[in-house]
Amino acid sequence: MATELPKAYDPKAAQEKWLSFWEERGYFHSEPDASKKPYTIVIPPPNVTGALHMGHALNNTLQDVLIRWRRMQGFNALWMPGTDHAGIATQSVVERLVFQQEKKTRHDLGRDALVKRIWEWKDKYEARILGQLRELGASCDWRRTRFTLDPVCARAVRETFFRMFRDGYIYRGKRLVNWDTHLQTSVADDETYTEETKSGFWTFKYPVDGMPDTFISFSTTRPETMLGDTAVCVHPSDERYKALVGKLVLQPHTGRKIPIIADGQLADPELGTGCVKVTPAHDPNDYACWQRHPEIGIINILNPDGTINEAGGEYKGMDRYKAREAVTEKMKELGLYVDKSERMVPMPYSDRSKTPIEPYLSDQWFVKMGDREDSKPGLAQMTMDAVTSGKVKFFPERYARSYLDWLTEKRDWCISRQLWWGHRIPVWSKTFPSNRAFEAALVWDFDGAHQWLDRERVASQGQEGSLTLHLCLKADDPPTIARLESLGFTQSDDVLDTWFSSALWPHSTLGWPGPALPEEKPGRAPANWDALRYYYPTSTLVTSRDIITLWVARMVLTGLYNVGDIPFRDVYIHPKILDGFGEGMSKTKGNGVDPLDIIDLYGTDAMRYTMVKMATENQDARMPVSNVCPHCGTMIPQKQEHQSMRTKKLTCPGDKAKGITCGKAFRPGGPWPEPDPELPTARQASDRFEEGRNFANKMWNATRFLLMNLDGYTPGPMKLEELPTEDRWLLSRLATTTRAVTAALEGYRFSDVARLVYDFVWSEFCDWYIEMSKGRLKDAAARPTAQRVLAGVLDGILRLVQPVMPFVAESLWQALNEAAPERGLPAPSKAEESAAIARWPSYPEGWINSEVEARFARMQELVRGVREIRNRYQVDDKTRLDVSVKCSPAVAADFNALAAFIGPLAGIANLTAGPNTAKPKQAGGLVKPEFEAYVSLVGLIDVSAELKRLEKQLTDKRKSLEGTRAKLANEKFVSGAPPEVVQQQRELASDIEKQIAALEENLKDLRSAE
RNA sequence: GCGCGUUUAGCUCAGUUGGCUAGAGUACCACAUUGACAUUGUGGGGGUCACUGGUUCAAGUCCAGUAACGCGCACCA
Repeated sequence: MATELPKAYDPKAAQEKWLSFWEERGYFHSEPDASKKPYTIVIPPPNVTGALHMGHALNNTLQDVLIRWRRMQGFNALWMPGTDHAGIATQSVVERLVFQQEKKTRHDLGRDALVKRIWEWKDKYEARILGQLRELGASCDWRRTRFTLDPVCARAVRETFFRMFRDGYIYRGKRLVNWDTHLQTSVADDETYTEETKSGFWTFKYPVDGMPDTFISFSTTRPETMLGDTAVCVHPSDERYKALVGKLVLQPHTGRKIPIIADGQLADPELGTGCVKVTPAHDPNDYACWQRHPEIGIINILNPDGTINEAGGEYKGMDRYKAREAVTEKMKELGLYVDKSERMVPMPYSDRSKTPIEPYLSDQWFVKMGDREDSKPGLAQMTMDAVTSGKVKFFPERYARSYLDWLTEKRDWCISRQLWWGHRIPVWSKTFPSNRAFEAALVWDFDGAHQWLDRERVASQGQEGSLTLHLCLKADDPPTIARLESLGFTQSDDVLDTWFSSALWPHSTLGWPGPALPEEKPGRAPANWDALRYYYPTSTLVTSRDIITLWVARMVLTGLYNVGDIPFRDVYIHPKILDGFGEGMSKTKGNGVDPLDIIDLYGTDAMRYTMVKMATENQDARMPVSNVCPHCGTMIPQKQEHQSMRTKKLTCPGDKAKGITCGKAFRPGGPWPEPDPELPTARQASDRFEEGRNFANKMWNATRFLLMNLDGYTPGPMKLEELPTEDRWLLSRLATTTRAVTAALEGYRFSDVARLVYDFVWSEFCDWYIEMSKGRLKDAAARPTAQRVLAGVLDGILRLVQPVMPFVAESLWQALNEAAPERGLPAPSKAEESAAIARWPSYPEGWINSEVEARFARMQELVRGVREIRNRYQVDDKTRLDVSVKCSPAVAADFNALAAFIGPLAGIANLTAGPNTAKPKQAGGLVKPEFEAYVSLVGLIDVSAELKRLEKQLTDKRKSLEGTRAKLANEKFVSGAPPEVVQQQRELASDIEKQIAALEENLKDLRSAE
């Protein structure tokens, strides 16, 4: 007896076993090799603090499918793994933790201590997320693992910043930023969310200067910003205010006199009073207005912590919300208060701290995106050209549009962040009180190869005329830094936007700017020119659509700018996974699903299969979830109120169908902060994964069947034309499937890959071929060929399946290697030692044989027809039926050749086929378009019930014939439609005619039997 | 408001350049059960292809419009 497999596939055992097997053999490590073509993917680096979520599972499964497939195709496949330091996300997590544990803020700890704490945190969580990726089966080259703060990356960041600074792309500017007063940092637009919040809506009036009893009124939701008003604004065409434009009004809190201006973009005469106050430093629209009317001035009234600064006069030091009340109170005292109402206003919040955002004017560093006066390229334009020229292709194509639309705006990129965790901005600055002092400083002798000077006028309030010298150092050179510091220069406290280092990811991780090597950890593969030259540009980027602008566009930008070439040729954008209610999964919503729960319950292969199946062209994938009762295992569908931890406790209703009455309580699955010792938490499941689990088991058992029937197996070559019909059919189907799968992978049609493989394995190989082989395996003459075909086709299946479900594929590959190490089609050869490195299959085009497929389909129709009758008349399996088929001699020959196999499949005792075959007396009918088959059912059926059924069928068929004939009688149709379509209709009509005739005969027979 | 998507069986989704009786998985119903597999097998029921109009011999598919949902971008004093 050959190798025995257990009855069911055990995913856990397989996962553990093959992960270490693959790694020990180093299959996933890649080195530059001029004799092979590279295929490279860089991972979208997950956040170090993150735990694996469904989005990662999808994203990384798809990358792994591509990498494993290309590796099998003989490419030198490199999948570069790594993690992102994710500035604000990570820092705020650690800050929060430190505060919880020690009640210390980051300012209590100090910069160095906090950064050290974050590094410790990072080491731990980086290991966790990378470990989880490994468990997914991700075939990354782990020896090349990078982190965006690694020396390799830091060097690239420094070099890029230096070059951009030198080339005049980086500049210092004032911008209104989203200010998080809690974290005291600016936040990107996409790091904020807007929530409808109940707010006061005040109306006040300002007295017009020099016009007693004349007032101009306006409304606001933020009265404290009146302290920073520098104008009031009306619409130029607004008749009510025309006379007032150009006059001054009194800002009562500060005593300043501010102008009434006309601006058609800011003021809307239809809204409110038609007049708005203008606070350029604290409102984005007002800021834009100030840019159009710079003469009105701009006054910042806030400190970084959200209190009022010295510009607020007597309100200085007050929290902004306290100031809101005080300012309002003052207006009441002065009789300038009109009224107040409540309304819901959209209020921006910081995603990290969950506190309201303040628009805040601050000094920031920017990358200039627009076109330039000199000969240097405009960065946005250059980045767009890469896509419009077709050098970078999007899959699906439509996403190129989001990319281009966003870049068209050419908005400058704010790259500074007021954080401590990240790449510190390599700029040292000093402010000089006068121009002369500044000029004097410029004559200092610095080595131009390592630094670059930039100068810029700073026009902050009260310091007009002062000048700041900014100096960028290409590398940290201690003597130079010491000298700068002794001269009073200080390094910027800010760090760079996380996306600045992620933008360099494809080339920094491969060794740009080479060739100098920073220190490497032992066991790490080097990043240098060799790697860069060989692997760059990478092949495919796999990511989600929400970072097309933030990340994809910027990688293209820096790739072109630094390396002079695009970072990747293809960008594949995958769908999003939504919850059962069509909403995106997020931590805040509490509707996420832990992939580890899924892996635990269904196995990694099952999860991967489902991820691949969900990756369709144009639709996000919904994933309804159930809670698995921790007591009895019953699945309870999750409702919306179970999410967001709104439901703290659920009672298991049990499962009536299975007779389980549980009634015990548990906590629904979700991102609970703490385990609850009293109440066990449910794991989450989704029946969408069952298909994958069942599929893995199906292949397991198909292999098991083969191994049980492999006694006496000998490898040997096969001649296609000598093989019986069912073999040729199977090989035709295998060749077709293999081609289709390869084409689907080439076009990033992942869902098709899963479907094609599934259908071939289950519906063709298992349902038909294996069933038919059972007879042949008992026949000494036919057995060797059947064994070879079974082994050869299974071999091909495992290769096709490997990229998607590597664990089960490897398990079965190894089992097959023991039993039949030499196998394959058309001629056997020694199989590779692992499915992970097996050659991707490709079969001769000549195997695809539509004639054989058609003949086989006819046979399947006969079998299905007989089964249908058997089911309808409740004929048990033990009763053998006699079937006679009236057909052409060729078809008859086919049926007779296959009779030995058809018999067992349909429970047929005698199958007779031929042109002159006599119809059995009193037969139940079965009609097929190309042949007439009669099943003898004498004594087996309820004749009167059957009569009724047939009569109804006859009526339906007559109607359908009428319709078809009408169509054929239509002159327009006959002349307008392609001939083959008309022919099809004719055939359909004659088929129906035949069917009607057969039905009539059946009825006659049955009536006589009655 | 602008742009992009989606709407097909109870649920989750396929459906190529218009062309045979619109498919799959799951759920449901019936039957089967020592033979690879109950994570199974066989068969069945279930669809006004969101709606309206148009083009065409022919529309789930193309065009126009409507509605609902989702996403992105702008805007909301």
